[in-house]
Amino acid sequence: MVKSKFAISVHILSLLSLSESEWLSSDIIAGSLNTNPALVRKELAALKEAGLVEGKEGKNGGSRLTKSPNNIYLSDVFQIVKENHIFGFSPNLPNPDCPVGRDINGALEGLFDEIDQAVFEKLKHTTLAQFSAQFVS
Amino acid sequence: MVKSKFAISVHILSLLSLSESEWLSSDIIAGSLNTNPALVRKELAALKEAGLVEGKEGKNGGSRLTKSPNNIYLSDVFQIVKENHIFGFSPNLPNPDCPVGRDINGALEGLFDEIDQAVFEKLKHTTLAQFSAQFVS
DNA sequence: CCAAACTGTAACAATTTTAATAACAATAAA
DNA sequence: TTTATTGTTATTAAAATTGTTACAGTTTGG
Repeated sequence: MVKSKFAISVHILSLLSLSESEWLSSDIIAGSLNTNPALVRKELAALKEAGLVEGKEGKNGGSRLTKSPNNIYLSDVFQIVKENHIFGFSPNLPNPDCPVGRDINGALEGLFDEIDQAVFEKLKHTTLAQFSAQFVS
Repeated sequence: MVKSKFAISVHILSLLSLSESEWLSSDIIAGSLNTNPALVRKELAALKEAGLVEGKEGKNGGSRLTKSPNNIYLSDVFQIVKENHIFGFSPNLPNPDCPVGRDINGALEGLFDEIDQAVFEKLKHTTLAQFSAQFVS
């Protein structure tokens, strides 16, 4: 996973969650994240592909949630931004003539699956609504 | 955390675990990892600082475990290689004039602590001895 | 005592990954 | 029919990671 994608996606979703059915432009979102609108649109593309967000083109267009933040779990976000295991393998192929080198990646694969699963379960306990409630004073 | 450090450290520790009180040179270890001895020594430095491994300089020197692999947990390794949260923050400082931007990093900090903790607990269930037992045929 | 085999460490180069920027066709609203 | 906006691609810039080289210091064995 690209480490900061989770943070960026949760930030975007929190804004959408609090804007209640209004179309938010990538420009406004980028202003809150202090980054570039094109980058925001790239992140939004993943959220749209996963069906959490819908977009509207043209003037006064933007993005909004497709469902209640009560029905969106942070584990959903994790699943969307997760491309690989949380932990990474060594960049080089280990030596196949060594008993450890031969099997280490297989052994790690199993362990990494369990770690990913533990994180998933943890995030399953929090909804987007619960998370974004922290931002209303 | 630098993603692959965990994998590399576990690989090194598995080799040390199986070599039973023999001094293993960084050259041998690098051969199994298929990487550079200096890089291995850098990883070893962290494991030594943490007290899991001891080094012997000079001819016929090398590294070995300071205690039984039955008393080393994968969570120990995690703690050593973990420099930051598993998940990262957005690279830019969010906009402090936005309710979400103002508090998002604080909110994520709490969440990220919980995630790290969940991974730690998971890894606490496995010893180095259990893990490296997979490599003896 | 000397040569050889190591560690430990620092500095630097190369590579890879990530983020930022720019550009533009397509679309919809006013 | 002008303006604001998405969606998308390409490109550049920046940052992070990994690899390499070098060498002083240490220990062993002849």
